Amino acid sequence: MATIEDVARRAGVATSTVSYVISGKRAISAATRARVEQAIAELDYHPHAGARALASSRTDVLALVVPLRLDADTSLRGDVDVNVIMQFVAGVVPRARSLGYDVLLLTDDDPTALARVAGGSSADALVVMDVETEDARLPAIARSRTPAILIGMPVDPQGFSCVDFDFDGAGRLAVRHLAGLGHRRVALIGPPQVVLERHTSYADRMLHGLRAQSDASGVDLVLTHTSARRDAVAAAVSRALDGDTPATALVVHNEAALPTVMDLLRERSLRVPEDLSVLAVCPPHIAEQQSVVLTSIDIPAQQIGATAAEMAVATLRGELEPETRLVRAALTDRGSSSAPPARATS
Amino acid sequence: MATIEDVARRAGVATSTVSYVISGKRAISAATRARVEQAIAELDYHPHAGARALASSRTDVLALVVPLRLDADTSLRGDVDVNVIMQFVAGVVPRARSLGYDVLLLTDDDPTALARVAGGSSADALVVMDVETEDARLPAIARSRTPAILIGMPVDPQGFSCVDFDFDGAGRLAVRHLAGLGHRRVALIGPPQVVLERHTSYADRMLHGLRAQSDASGVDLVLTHTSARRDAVAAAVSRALDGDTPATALVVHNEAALPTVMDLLRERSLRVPEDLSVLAVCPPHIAEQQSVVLTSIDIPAQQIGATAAEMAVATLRGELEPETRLVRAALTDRGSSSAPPARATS
DNA sequence: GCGCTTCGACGAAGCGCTTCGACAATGACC
DNA sequence: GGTCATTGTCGAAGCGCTTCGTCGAAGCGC
Repeated sequence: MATIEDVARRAGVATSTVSYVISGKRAISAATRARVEQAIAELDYHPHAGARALASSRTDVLALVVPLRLDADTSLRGDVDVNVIMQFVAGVVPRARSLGYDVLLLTDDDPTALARVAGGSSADALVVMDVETEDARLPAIARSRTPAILIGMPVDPQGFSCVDFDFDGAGRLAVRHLAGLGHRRVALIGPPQVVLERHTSYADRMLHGLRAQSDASGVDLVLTHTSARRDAVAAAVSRALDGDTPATALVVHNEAALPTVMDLLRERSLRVPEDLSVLAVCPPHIAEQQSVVLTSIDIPAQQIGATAAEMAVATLRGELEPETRLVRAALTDRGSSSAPPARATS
Repeated sequence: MATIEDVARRAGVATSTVSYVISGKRAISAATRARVEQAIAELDYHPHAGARALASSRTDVLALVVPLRLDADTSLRGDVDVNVIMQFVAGVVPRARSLGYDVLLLTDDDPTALARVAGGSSADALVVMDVETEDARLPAIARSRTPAILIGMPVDPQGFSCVDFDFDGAGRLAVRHLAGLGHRRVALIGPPQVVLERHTSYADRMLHGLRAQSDASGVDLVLTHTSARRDAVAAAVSRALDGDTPATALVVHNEAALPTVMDLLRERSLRVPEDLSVLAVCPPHIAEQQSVVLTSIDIPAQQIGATAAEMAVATLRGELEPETRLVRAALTDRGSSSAPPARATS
């Protein structure tokens, strides 16, 4: 591999000049710059990342910590959807690239990784996915003095910037949308209890939004939680629909259970949206793939990822004070919600 | 951050001694080792990755190139399932870690990435996903003289090792399984035409396996290909089931279309497996999430990933000559296949 | 034409680590 | 008791780059 010295020799300049041509940190005459650039091209020169990191104490690398804990049966953990993770990664990587950073992928099942990467200056900053309300990793990260962006909303962000989905806004939006169509009784088919326990924050915020808007709009709210198991889903659906005053709209915030919900509705001969409105909170491709294409509120994972990458770089550039950003909820109407059936409007 | 010199001073030894304690490349007395290790612990010392890379010309990093080309509408490309990519990543990362390597994540939508990483010695080896039959990236990789493991089977591997799923074996296994149950007419609901064009190799190999075993077992084969669009899926299903001699079993090698296939079967009031056997080629969680839990042949993406990581490291250690490994197909019986209905057995 | 600033390029000192050769100290052997 | 390996440690030379201080040359005003 060609070194900066080869380039300098070929261009007839000092190595420092080559360095300045590349970094643009000092003025270089047009003629010299041209010669150097030509030499770089001719030699197909690429600066040695390690040497650069050593000399400049910057790596131009972002470390991304994703939840990849594997279950015994080799399938991924159920409560964090892999699609969402991937969307998220797909948001971080290209944005980081466009800002001049590569991405080092770490999994949170490796407790040594953070220390190694932060302590060993393998990355300039961390982006940590899936940060829990009380996250055990934060103190160690804080100690490493490495800038970090957290995805999620810990109780104590310890001075880090955070990005997250505006679950509160999503809850409000869902109810506002349905109330606007005339619904007066809405049921939530929520995420399983495990998720609730690990992510108090996001489930809480969603509930808070749902409740607040329900109160404001005069809507009755039925709350259910379920795993993806058919019997559990059936029980939740039953709670929603089999009471004296059945819900006229379902808000499904549980991707895994979604196909089963749709299945059960068909078994009950309920047409969507004529007999029952359904609103999903999930990625768009999931909403589109159901037996009835669903109106949904997206979790804009990709945008959150991109935002996190941006914030990380801004922080490194000293352009950003720690702050928390919530990415807004947006509803895509795909026709699975409409006015409630006449007999239920009363 | 503490440096190796701080450690050396504290332990009362030379920096080289510290280095040898860490690398184990020379004999060190137990007493000295203990002192050094204590100093390392006390100072929470982590070697500087860049300095190490510079001095040793090794980074202990694997670069992983994943297909993340984004569609205009921000959803991921349809023909490579994100779940499979993620499974794959989930195979590579932990295995790489356990072998002492971190993973740098590159996307194949960034044409400069490979040159930058390979040329700039940011990684010791590449693992390239989704390599096509005629892959335009290979010459550049070969030129960079960076060891690489390819996922896929290019016509000309250019001296690189390859790993891939044994699609031929999967095809044979599918037909053998169904033929063993008594089926004499089997239909394939295959991947969309686009995929076929990009991945001649894998579709071909699957077809080859299906055909070979069909011939051997005396089974009639109906081949269809479809996108996930409902009308297209309906057409494919119709081709399979509406002829004079309808197929008694479906092999579905098209995850996106799977829910729709199941839906159509229900519309036709076909019970699975009593009236029709269904065998899916897809990740297990997909098979389990259908309206009828499906017998399936897994694409063991995670295992392929782990294998790729292993091969990469083995190659770096000089323990592996270029070779192609096929990861075997395995069938998980979940009860969606059985003997064909009596009237069709004749 | 003199001193002044400004511009562009240079040289050298590290950044923190690995690795090689050198070399005491120790023990084995005759 | 002298020779010869062996073992354990040290010192120093880089690895390829950035960056700071320096300095000649050119341009300016007077």
